[in-house]
Amino acid sequence: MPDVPSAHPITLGPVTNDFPEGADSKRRGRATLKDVAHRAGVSVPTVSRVIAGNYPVALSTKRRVEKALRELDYVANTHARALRGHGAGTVALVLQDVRGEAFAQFAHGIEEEASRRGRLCLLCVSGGDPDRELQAVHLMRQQGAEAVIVIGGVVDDEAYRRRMSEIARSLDQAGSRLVLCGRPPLGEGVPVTVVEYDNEGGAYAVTSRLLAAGHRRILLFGGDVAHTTSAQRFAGYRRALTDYGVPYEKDLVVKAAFDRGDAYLRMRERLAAARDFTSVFALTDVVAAGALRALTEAGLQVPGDVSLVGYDDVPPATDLRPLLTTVHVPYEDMGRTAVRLALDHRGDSGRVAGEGHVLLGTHVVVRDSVAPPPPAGTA
Amino acid sequence: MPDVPSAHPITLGPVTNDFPEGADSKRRGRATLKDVAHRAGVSVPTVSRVIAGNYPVALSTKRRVEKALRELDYVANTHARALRGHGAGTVALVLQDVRGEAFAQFAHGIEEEASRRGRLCLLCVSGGDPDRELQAVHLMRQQGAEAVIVIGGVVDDEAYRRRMSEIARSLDQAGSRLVLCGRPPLGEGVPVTVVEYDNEGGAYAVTSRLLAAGHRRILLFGGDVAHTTSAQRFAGYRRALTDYGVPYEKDLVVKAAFDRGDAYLRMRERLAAARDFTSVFALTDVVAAGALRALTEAGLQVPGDVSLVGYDDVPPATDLRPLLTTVHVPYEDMGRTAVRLALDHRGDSGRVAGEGHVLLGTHVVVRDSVAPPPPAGTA
DNA sequence: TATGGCTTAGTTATCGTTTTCTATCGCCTG
DNA sequence: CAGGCGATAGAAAACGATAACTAAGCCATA
Repeated sequence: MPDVPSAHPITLGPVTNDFPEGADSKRRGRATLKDVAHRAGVSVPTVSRVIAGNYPVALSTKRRVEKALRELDYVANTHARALRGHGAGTVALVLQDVRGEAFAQFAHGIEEEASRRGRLCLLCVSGGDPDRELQAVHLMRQQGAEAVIVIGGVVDDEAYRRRMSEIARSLDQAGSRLVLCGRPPLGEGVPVTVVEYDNEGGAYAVTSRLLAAGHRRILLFGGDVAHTTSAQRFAGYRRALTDYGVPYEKDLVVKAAFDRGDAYLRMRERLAAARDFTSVFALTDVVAAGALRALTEAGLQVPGDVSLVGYDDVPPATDLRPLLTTVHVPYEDMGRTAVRLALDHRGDSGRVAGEGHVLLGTHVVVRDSVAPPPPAGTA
Repeated sequence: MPDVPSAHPITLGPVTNDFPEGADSKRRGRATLKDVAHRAGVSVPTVSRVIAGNYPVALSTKRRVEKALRELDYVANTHARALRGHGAGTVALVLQDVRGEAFAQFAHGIEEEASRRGRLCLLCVSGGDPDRELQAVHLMRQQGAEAVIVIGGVVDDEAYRRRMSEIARSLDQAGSRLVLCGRPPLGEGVPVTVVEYDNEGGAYAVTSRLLAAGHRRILLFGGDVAHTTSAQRFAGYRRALTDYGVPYEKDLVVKAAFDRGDAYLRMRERLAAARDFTSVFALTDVVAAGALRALTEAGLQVPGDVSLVGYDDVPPATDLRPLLTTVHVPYEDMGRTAVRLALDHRGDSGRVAGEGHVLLGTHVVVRDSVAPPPPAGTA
């Protein structure tokens, strides 16, 4: 019987055995290839082949299988698939906090590029804790992620480098790839892809802009130099100072967490202590928002009395009045680039650090928060 | 030889065969249990038992295995594990856009609760496209996610309900759970968990506040009533109007996308057409930000000339001047709740819609953007 | 009419892990 | 001293899917 149209699910003589696991409408768990094969009266690989479409199957058989597939609402099991060959097709993503605008942009870029390439995204939040970050990467490794992308700065000590390098090698050996995004490389010979932005350059550029406007006392506000992101911005600030022949003053550096609340508080404290600056370089836009509030509440005009610049160029920066002059960072681009590099180069383990090292440009976005310092010295 | 301390990786007579796949330092791919077992001179299950720790293993054996584990940098294969029993321990997350503050808060709550329970998060972005959303859910189903959480409103038509209901049933049958977050249920008998917030109530409350301040011409600004989130807020607005005996006017409803740019443009258009309102109910804080900019640029004082309220109470709302009166929505809580409900109730398929339906409260956050309408009628 | 090739399907092995199920040893108890 | 039990370890099966073989028809060609 080569081509029975099968009005009923085909029934082959006494071999029928149509209810091996009961009326299968009440099956617990999802239908497997076996269930489908059984219902269609074919073998398991045949069903697999109908699905994959990479092998000739008679039209009548194909139709029968497709019917069974539909009736049983078959859904493939990714794990079994991943086990048998090609990885799981996932890209992992480790960041501090999804709620940060910059991180969200990163994540968006990554997700976009990943899904464009048919990959799924695994998300892990570290809360900025290095241990949790390492743990997260370990989890991702278990998942067989094709790439593990770690986003954002870090407190860069010896222990971190050692452990992350180990992980990089382990990932590399497993055919996966560690990508550091917005974070410096780990050193020679460590198999890592690095996607950075010109952080120091951006900081240099905004600081220069303040200096060019005539400011000499620029408060560096926010962050903590132990953190790579802050450190690089700090470096740009210092270099600009040097180039303008302005001496660096330790008292003009004020720490603050990267959130509105803490920034507001710290700026208020600083203002209470001394008003000995004519401008503020806030290390992020969010910090700038908090600072702006404190400045305004203290009766200072921005930019009339005090100029203010930020960093990141996140959308809410356009809510501030005056509109904030800031540094644009191509976060989404970086995310996309990270995925692209990781997926394209994956596997050719001949690579070492340096080959997969990209540096994206930043630029100052000039808006309304910078003016020349007030004539006398409002301090 | 019961207890050899094994200075060297144990060597058993002629059976040694220590290099079956070459000097294994150069193995491609990750080390498997087999590799470890081989190196430790034990069987595969023994290694598995050492790792799981759920079966007695002689101390000397255990030590030997642990050494091999370390030396080979063994990492378990989640897929194999997931295949052989318990699921993969993942929770899936489908949302429109990570960059939205509200979504990000959702995601944060979900990630937090999920990782607290030892689950990993799968992230999918739909871009607000129903087809991509369905497709995403399908992918998650393949992954065997323990819960699939879909976040945010939707254009609620017949096709959507039918297809989502199917998916809900399919997920349920597979021992998983569909959770609708910030989105209405699908109807009787559909196995879905729903976590909503009192959207209509919040809208009623803010609108009432404007009415109580004396406003009679309130512009409902942003969104599109086809979308459930907008529709509910619109309903609250109308109910408040009714309760205050204020007639509803179609001309006071203006559509706008949920982003600053479009909101700014639409408000500018509306102001150019007619200034026939004394207050604005922006459907989200971001829309309020765009509206505020247009209002200010048009020379209107907020709240002196026009009062403004928002919805969502996201952090950047505190950047606006005046500080925005808005409605607080417990997004993070909702995320946590979604995970909790899905994971706790999972499996007892006796449930139907209704049991897993939670409604979280909202409340107005009073700040500085509402005042009585100007005496004459600045319109 | 034999031979070979094409088409189609089924068999078998495999991925890495966990879970039975067996088997061996030593020792205790009656 | 035999029966049995606790401790330990290996062997075998299973999870679901796929790829590599193998086999059975059938047609065409020599």
